[in-house]
Amino acid sequence: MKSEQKNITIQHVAERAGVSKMTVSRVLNHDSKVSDSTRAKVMAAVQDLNYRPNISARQLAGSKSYFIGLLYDNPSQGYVSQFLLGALKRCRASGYHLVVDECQGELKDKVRITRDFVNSTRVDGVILLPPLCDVPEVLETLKQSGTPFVRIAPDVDLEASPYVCMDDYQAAYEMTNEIIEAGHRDIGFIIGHPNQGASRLRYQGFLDALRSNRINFPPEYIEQGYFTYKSGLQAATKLLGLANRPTAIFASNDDMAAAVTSAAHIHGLSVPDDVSVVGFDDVELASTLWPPLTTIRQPIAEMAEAAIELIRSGKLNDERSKRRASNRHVIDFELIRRESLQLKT
Amino acid sequence: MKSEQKNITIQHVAERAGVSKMTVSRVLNHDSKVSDSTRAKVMAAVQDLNYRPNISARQLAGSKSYFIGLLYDNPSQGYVSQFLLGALKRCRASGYHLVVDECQGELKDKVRITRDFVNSTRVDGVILLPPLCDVPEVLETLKQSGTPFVRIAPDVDLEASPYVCMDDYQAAYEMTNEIIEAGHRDIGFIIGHPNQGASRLRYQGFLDALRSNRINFPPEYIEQGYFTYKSGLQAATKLLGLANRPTAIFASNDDMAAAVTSAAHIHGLSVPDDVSVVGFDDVELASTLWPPLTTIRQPIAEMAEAAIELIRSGKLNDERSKRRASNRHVIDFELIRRESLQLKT
DNA sequence: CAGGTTCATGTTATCGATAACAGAGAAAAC
DNA sequence: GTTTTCTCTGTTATCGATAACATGAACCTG
Repeated sequence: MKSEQKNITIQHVAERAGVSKMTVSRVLNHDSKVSDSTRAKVMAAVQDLNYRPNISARQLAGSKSYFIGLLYDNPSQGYVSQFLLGALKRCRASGYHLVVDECQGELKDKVRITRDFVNSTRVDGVILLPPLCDVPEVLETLKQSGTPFVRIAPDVDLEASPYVCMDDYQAAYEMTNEIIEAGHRDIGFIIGHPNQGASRLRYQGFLDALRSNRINFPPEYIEQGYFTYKSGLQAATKLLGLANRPTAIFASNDDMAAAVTSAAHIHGLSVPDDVSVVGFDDVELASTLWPPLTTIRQPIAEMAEAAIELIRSGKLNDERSKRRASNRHVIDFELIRRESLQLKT
Repeated sequence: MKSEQKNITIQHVAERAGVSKMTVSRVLNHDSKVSDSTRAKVMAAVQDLNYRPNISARQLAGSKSYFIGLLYDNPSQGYVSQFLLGALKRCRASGYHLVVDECQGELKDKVRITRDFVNSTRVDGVILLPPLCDVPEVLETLKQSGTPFVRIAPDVDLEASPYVCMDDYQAAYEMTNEIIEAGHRDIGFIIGHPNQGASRLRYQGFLDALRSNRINFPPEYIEQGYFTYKSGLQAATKLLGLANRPTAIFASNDDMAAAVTSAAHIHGLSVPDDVSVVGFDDVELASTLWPPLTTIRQPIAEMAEAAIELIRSGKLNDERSKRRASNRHVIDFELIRRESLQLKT
């Protein structure tokens, strides 16, 4: 019904190469020792027939499914896209495919969706994006199912599974140094959402950079935000309304930094001439706005690649290497220099 | 290795219900006539054992794979996320799963990735997002493979497959009317990328709305853009620099509308007090910026649902219903009223 | 009431791969 | 020179479901 040409199976390849199906299977799996000459014959036959193994048959017969699951609830829109970019690149290179699902809703919905997902797809492993990766019940469900999983930038319960992340503390530290090196001494800071660990780390990095440069600052230079544009607008309005207003403002994410830029316009201030602004994350908005934001690029695609590689390598199944290796895999960030931060004249 | 508990198969369900495997299979597939009493027994057994059919076995034995493919090259970041939202919702409701891949690169890479994708995943159908859905070679590859496919907002070769879209012309027409009803008579327009059909349709909708309201306008009110922020900035600078500058500007997408807002600030003009701005698409940016943009919401999630439904229903396989039904499925847009458009005083 | 229909269910073969074991031949060991 | 070992390849059973066909009971129908 579905396909015009008959599917080419491992049997056809075997006949053409003049060997048994099993030998073909071995070649395809880079498996044990096959002589170079037969390997060449088989590869030639595979090429000639343009053979692709049937994933379902593989999955049914073997232990691997060649599918990796990606689960998320509600990260920002760009996050998923960028993650897919890196993940798919690595999947394609290794014959895997990505099955995606989304766990919105109540806690019990998340658990149910997660359980049904692993039960019905039988993926080799699951990747959890934030903030889903911090829901203990979901982690527990996955553990019970026996499916290995990797978390991206988790916040809590770091022992629960391997995870991939970036160093928020160090990034904030370096960004603060960058601002200081541009000549600024009066630097405002907008903290992120108090429930997210990244907020603490970024704040701490900022504080420590100031301290190590022996810069003191009045308490009114610190404002609490919630990672939203709106909260950034309120915080920025306070900061820019100060008699001794800061000459640079470091917002804990780009949305709030964009809000700072808008607030500056409303106050009749120019960015970056009157006030410098920097953000964090390097979302699409950061390079779209004028002036484009100096910010920290989160290596989302690279984290994705690392996560795929962890699952693919099978290290998560193996108790021995599980204990040997560290759970933590840190990927380098990048400080992106754009026009929103300027040398203080 | 992977799973602690032995997998429960259709055999276990059959034994527990005291029937044959085949009967269980029939119940699961809402298939032919099974007596209500046995159906109840089977369903009870399924519940008790928390049984989920093994997708690979189903796929291998049967004609359906319960996987649907999603292919794209480079739509905007938000597009993919929003599409996934709708698609996954519908998939979950019907026991399907979504396998995602991305076709970046040269033409021959796109073709190769597409071919490998359908060969190795054996999905029941493929959804193509723009602009990938307008690559004739990819369409040809899919046709040859015999895999049914649906396109989202295609631009060319509309006979090639069923597709889901919105009415760009009508949306632009209504938006223009909205501007006129707000009292504006001097309306600037920024055209989108000349290679994309949506640009023509939106432009034509704008023109026809003006004509039907008997409004004339000087040629310098029309500027060519390319759907990018940068091109919007240039176009807006020209429009706002005119001696008889328009009191409202309709940009063919939100990125360019955002640029118009920035350009207005640079010219010392306030939005919407001095100049109204409207966009198209309702991307994330549109509600993040200040003032938030009046725009047209593209029903991306709804188009996704419709596309899944087309594949799931199997209408694409069946030659008879293929000929009977129209290829075109239009989903309603929505005009989103926000602060960037104001009554002309 | 014999013979055909229909309905509900069971039986057997099959999808396309891998696992586990078996075996043949060459190289190494005694 | 025989046994052992190792390398390579083939055979058979199996994964968990559905397709296609077979069967037996109930139900008409003339």
